[in-house]
Amino acid sequence: MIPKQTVNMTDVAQHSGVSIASVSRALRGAPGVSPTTRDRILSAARELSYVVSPEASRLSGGLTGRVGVVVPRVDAWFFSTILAGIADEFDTVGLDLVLCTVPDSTTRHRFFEALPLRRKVDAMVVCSLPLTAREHTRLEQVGVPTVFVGGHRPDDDRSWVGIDDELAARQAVGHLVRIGHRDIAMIQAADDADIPWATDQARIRGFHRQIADAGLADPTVVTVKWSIDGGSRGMEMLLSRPRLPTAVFCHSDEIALGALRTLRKAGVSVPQHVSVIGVDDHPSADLSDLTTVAQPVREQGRIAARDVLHRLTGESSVSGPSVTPPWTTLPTRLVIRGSTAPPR
Amino acid sequence: MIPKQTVNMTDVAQHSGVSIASVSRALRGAPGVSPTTRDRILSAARELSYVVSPEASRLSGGLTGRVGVVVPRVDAWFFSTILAGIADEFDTVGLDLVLCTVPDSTTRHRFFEALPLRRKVDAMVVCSLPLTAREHTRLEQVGVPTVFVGGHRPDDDRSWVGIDDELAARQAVGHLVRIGHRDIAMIQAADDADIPWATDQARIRGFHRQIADAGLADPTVVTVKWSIDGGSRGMEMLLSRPRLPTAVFCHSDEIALGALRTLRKAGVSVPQHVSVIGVDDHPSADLSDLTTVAQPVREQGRIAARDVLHRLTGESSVSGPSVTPPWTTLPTRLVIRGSTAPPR
DNA sequence: CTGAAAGCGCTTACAG
DNA sequence: CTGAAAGCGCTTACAG
Repeated sequence: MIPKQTVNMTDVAQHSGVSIASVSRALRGAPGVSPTTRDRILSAARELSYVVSPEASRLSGGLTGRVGVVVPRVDAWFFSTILAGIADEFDTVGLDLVLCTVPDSTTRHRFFEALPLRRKVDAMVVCSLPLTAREHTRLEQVGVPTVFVGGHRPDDDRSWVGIDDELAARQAVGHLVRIGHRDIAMIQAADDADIPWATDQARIRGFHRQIADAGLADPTVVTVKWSIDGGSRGMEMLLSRPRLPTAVFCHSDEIALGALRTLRKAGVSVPQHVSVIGVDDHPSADLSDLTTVAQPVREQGRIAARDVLHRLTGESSVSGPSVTPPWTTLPTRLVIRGSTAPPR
Repeated sequence: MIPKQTVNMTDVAQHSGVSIASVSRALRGAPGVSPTTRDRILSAARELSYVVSPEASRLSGGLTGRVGVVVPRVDAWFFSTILAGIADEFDTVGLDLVLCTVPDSTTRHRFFEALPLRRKVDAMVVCSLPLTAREHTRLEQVGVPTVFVGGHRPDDDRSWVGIDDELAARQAVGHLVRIGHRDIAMIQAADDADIPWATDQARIRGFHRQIADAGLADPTVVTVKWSIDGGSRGMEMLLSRPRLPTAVFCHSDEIALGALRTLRKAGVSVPQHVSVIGVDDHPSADLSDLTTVAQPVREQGRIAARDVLHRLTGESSVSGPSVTPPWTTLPTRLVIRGSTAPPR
């Protein structure tokens, strides 16, 4: 019942009395095999539990059946959820997901210079990373279709899926303004290495624009490192100032959760003394009763994966840019919970 | 400066004026190459940004440089943190991580019957999954070393790293007993398909044993699905009973967080009316001021990865079982926060 | 230490 | 429709 360790195409060919060329054609559904022969081959393959060797297939011009996914890190809700979305789609078609994490600038540099994915994957998905021109060039040298998720949207016809981060920030700040706040601060988050991530820039831009649109001036902004602890620190900075703003817009929910922790420890009640709002709709936002602007994360992963499949199996690329840019911008949505209320 | 699309071993050989055999040896660090020649080859390879074709390497008997990691899902803190730990180690040695998610029994069945990792990886890491004898057999047929993380510890000489889940439960319940609780309930979590996961069984066993050791009898246990919502539901079930216990031991922090949410909505104060304790030290536990028993998760991933490296590069397997079983049991640690207090 | 050659398991023109 | 054969890019005995 259990097949021997190594069944190859030759075995299948012998069992069905044809050449391996025909087996190869039949198994891939290629034309040039009579229905009878095809059936015979297919059942022989099934009987032997035959699995094509991806190595050999790839080596002779076929595909690897693997897609590289590049993320800054896995142990963060956003990225693991994107990954889950990608995995959802890949599982159904049998594509293998090769995970690449590039947590810091050293790793990132090494990654782009060594191009470890080269010849190893049929396509790539790159999440959120801010890329230099050089890095983009290197990426192109991998020579496979690439889909981007979040972060900076390419200007050319490369695929991208994400949200409008500036709009998300505006939605959050707009809500604070609408319920009466006039003194709104922001806790902004930044990369350790001061690399300008598109998301960060868009969110603070949205903050300033919405503040300006509301006729407010000179808002306080404190900048901290990404992470819950960064958020805590940010709120400590705000608390150390002469006057606490009536509302705080946080770069993201993780920042906001850290901010809430500091407030709880300091005995400042939310939303009575200060309103707090984030962005993302992290699972903990619900637990902490945090008002936020939700973005569909898993769906971004799914769409990116489908885009990859499309590029892999879809129509061959015609020269010239496509009629519509291959960008998908998913909607964000204000989720009002208990951490925001009109100022007293 | 920028290398052409396809640099192969022949190119490197030409650039360094040797045969591809020597290149192959030099690049793999195999013996039989003079230091001078090796250096020349290495710098030529670097200059050309050469990357070995894993396909060709594997096809001719070498390794793929890939390790399969099997997890139930990625979008859960525990598994994404394990993954991060594995990635930490793999990154430093250039191993590729092929991610396989088997969220439900259908996927799991398909995974073990199709053995999609076969001929694709040099080793495997399997996280937490409860495996049937059949599944273990199938896993062996992949024919590569396999390391297990969490869940059931194999009885033979296969590698395993994890914690003592029964002890963790005992630590949690022991704390409740120590501060004076006599009426302790448990919210237990279970698989959708009622598959007995080793972790779940060990935790409830630890609960019952610790309760018995304390001379208490007949504790209330409610069983819910894994997830924060399951935890909420579990606490609703406890609240609907005639009398609320003075303390609740939750299968894990996610269950506990859901339970806390229900209590907050119901207006039951913690720890004044009821104490709550979990297991894991999920990042949100700190945010929610939840007492818990911490386990080192990322470290489990790191150890599993190092174990894989060891099996891949280390001493060849001598016949017969090794002297000490290749098991690593990491310590767990009680973390007291604000969700537990003596009963009133 | 070094190289020529066989072979890994496929795919794909190229002939029949 | 079918098969013989070349070739993908490596590794590994086997000779020098």
